[in-house]
Formats: sequence, C-alpha cells, structure tokens
Amino acid sequence: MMKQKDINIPFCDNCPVNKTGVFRHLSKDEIDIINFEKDFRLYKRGTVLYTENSRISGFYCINKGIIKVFKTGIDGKEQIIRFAKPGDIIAYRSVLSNEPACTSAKVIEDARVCFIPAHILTDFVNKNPLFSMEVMKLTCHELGEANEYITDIAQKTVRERLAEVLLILIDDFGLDNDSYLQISLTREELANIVGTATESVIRLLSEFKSDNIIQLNGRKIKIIDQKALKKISNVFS
Amino acid sequence: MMKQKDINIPFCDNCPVNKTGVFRHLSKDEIDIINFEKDFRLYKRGTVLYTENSRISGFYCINKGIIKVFKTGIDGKEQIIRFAKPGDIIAYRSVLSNEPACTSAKVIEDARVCFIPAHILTDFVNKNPLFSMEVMKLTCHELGEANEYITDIAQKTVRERLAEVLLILIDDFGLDNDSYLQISLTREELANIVGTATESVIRLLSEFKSDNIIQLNGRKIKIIDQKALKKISNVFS
DNA sequence: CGGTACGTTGAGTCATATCAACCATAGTGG
DNA sequence: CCACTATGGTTGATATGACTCAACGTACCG
Repeated sequence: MMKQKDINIPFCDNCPVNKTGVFRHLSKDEIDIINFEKDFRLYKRGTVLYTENSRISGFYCINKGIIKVFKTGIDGKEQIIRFAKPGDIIAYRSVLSNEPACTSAKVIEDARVCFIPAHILTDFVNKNPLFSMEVMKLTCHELGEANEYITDIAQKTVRERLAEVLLILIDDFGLDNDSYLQISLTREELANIVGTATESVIRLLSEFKSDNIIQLNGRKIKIIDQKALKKISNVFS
Repeated sequence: MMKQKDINIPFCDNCPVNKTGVFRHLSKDEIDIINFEKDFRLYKRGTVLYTENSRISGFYCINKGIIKVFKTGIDGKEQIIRFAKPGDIIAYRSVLSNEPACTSAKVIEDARVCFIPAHILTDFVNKNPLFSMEVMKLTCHELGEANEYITDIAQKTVRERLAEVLLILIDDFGLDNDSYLQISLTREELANIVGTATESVIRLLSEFKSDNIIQLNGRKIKIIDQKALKKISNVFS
C-alpha cells in the first residue's frame, strides 16, 4: 500500500472514473478487487498499448491522457475509430467477445492507465447484473455511434465531415478559456479521423481559417464560429 | 396452442434459431416464456418494422426472410448497415441501451418474424449470465464489424467496396446450384450498402460483367470468378 | 393503356487524391 | 557548432474517380 502512494498509483475507490463510468454499480468489495489486481502504467506519447490481431489478457482504464484507437487499412494508413480519455475503457470488446483485438491503440497525450486482467471483467459481468447491464449499454452506445459514423463517411463530403469532426472534438475534449481545442492532433491524425488525405485537411482547415471559422497556431486550433461549423457539417442539433 | 398450429406459428422450442443463435443458453422454462409472450408476424417485402428515432417496446427475431437495417442520411438517402436473416435478432440494441432506435428496418424478402417484449430481454440478461454473455458477444461482434466497415468506406474505392460487398453477400446468403447469389437487391440497395450512387453501381457491375467476373440477369447476379472479386476488393483471406 | 418503379447510358463537372517541391523545426551525432 | 536526418506542414499542378443531371428503355401492374 505504501508503494502505491509512493509512485502515485491512483486508488480505485476514490478514482473519479467510478462515479460516472461503467464501474459505477460495483460494490466496495469489487472495487477493492480491481484495485488489488490492476496494474498501473505510465505511457508517453507515441507508445502503442496493443495492436490489431493480438490477443489481449485484459483491458485498459484511462486515468489521464488521451489514447487513439484505430484500424490499419490499405498501405498501413490508419483509420481512427475513436479516442479514449479519462474514465473510458478500451480493449474490453476483445476480452468479452474472446476475439483478437480488431484495433490498435496508441498514446496521443501522455497517459496514466490501469491494466485490469480479463477475468475480472468476465467475472463481474457474470456475477453483477447491474454492471453487466452497464457494459452492455456502453457497447450498444458505441455501436450506435459506429453506425452514425458509417452513414456520415458514406454520404457526406470531406468538407462536411471535417466540420463535424471538429464539433465532435469540441464536445469530447472541450475548449480552454481562449477557445482553443483541448486536444492536439497532427494534420495526418485529423485526416485519419475524417478519412481523407493529409493535404485535403490542410487545405480545408485554411479555408475555414479564411472564412473566419477557426484560427490556426501550429497544432492548436481556435474555434471562432461554432455555428458555421454546424451549418457546414449538416448537423442540426 | 391449437391456434398456434393453425396459422403455423413456429414453436420456440424447436425453432432452429435456438440451437445456434443468441438463445442457445436459455433453459426450457425460459424458452417457454418467450414462446408464450412472443407475437408472431408475417411481413411482405417493403414493410417497415420500425423507424429511426422511435421507441421500441421489444425486439425482433427473424424466422424466415430478409430484413435490411439502415440509417437515413442526407436527402433521405438510405445507408444500409446490415441485413438480418433467419436466426438474427434486431432492435435489441435500442432495448438494451434504452435509447430510441438509431436505425430503421424494412423487409427485403417476405419474412416471418417474432416480436418479443423488451422486458424479456432485460430480465434474462439480468438473471442468466450465460445468456447475458451471449448477447454481449453478439454486440461486440457487431461492433467489430462496424469498425471494419468504417475503415473500408473511408479508405477503399467504390470499385473495391462493391467487390467486397458481393463477397460478403456470398458469405451471408450463399449461392444456389447455378452460382446465383441467394439474395436479390435493387441496384439502389446495392448502392446504399456500398455507399455510392446507383449509377456507379450499374456501371461497375457491367464492368465486372465484361471482365467475366459476374453475369447479370435482371436482379439475379451470377458469380463466375470469386477469386477476381477478392483480388479487386483487396481482401486476402 | 397510362403509370410507376427500376435500370441503363452518356456527357459534363467537381471534389478529392496524388505527386512533387519546398519550408520549418527539432533532435542527433561527429 | 554544424551538417544531417526525420517529421510534420504547406502549396501548387495535375489527374481522375465518382457524382449529378438528363434522357430513355424496360417491365410490371391495376
């Protein structure tokens, strides 16, 4: 226990993740089990957590930082499927369906991550219906988002999608006091979310800039006109 | 009970669906409950089972026929997400996540369908861990497929995707003795899977035809050279 | 017989990908 | 300290895949 304190391992029972996330219906005892069995890890930007087609012996719970989850397509081009941020869990799909990972995961922003052995997830799912239902809801929610994504990519133009991606990023990571987007991505990464070429993202971003919708400082993107983005993206919500 | 026999309602306990599908771990008693509570329905081609954004009071189990599950995008253009065939269940996502449906469902080929009230699904998930795990696996599997789909649409050309869709249809619905694809779709429906314009599908199909990869008899598609399709689609499996 | 839905083909356009050159920055090693 | 290299960003020129629009053919149906 001292050791945990020494290197600043987060204790599960006061981890903010518990209050809101998928773990919210676990008992004190169950949380303690996770706390005991989990393996805490620090990852620098660029580190790969796991790769496609590999078998994984557990799942990851993000305490801090940002992870990108992606598939590798033609010519090794990455397609970013989603981001994981504090409170999110990743690789659970592979554990539950007992299949090899269908995605890879890489650190975007230095991260603190807990690795939790697979048997805990399956045990709890079997023994705790409330938890099970929570995991199910999470999966179903992700499935719904994936379906949305499919429709968008299939039907919208790159321009529309880029605007939409910016809106999603604003939603997920927020803006700081100066309206700067709180996640920093390379142009290539942006392209790999939108599903387009790096050059196209660059061109469209500078178009948005000349239209006074955003401002650009290197990788930092300042959002000026969110309404305009909504209009471009064809999202009316 | 006589009534069931009269109009040919399938009994759940000898429904082939039980052996392989998500229901395989239900007890005799549980199956009986479904059999008692389910509502059997016949649907003609074109019938809509449910639509996007509606609340659904249960889920559907397909006994016969084919259903298309789709989202409605820009200008009402459909994006087909998947097909449901005998043994598949649909709308369970909406029930489990307690969200409105994120898709619509329409009959492609005259269907026999059982409608099962929502509470049965949630009850069984809560009480029967094996069933719960089975549902979870199903969801996770669909999620994996959705991710695959996203990557394909984002990175492949229409030509590649059309070839891949044909392969998937062969996999899912099989070929008859004359190598004809066992599902009949309009050109527009094909386009709505691939995520392209109807005209593009038509042009590419006749290209495949002149390359002796397929033959066309109206909506019937005869598969001549599956290897060529694999090559075109960039799938090496 | 007209109507409706589906299929086909052609022509023109445009968005986006590709290819290539170039700049900026930062880290590396001699 | 200076090449050296790698990585990321930008811009321009060019090519082309795919969409749109439009016309027309076909088949089935009441």
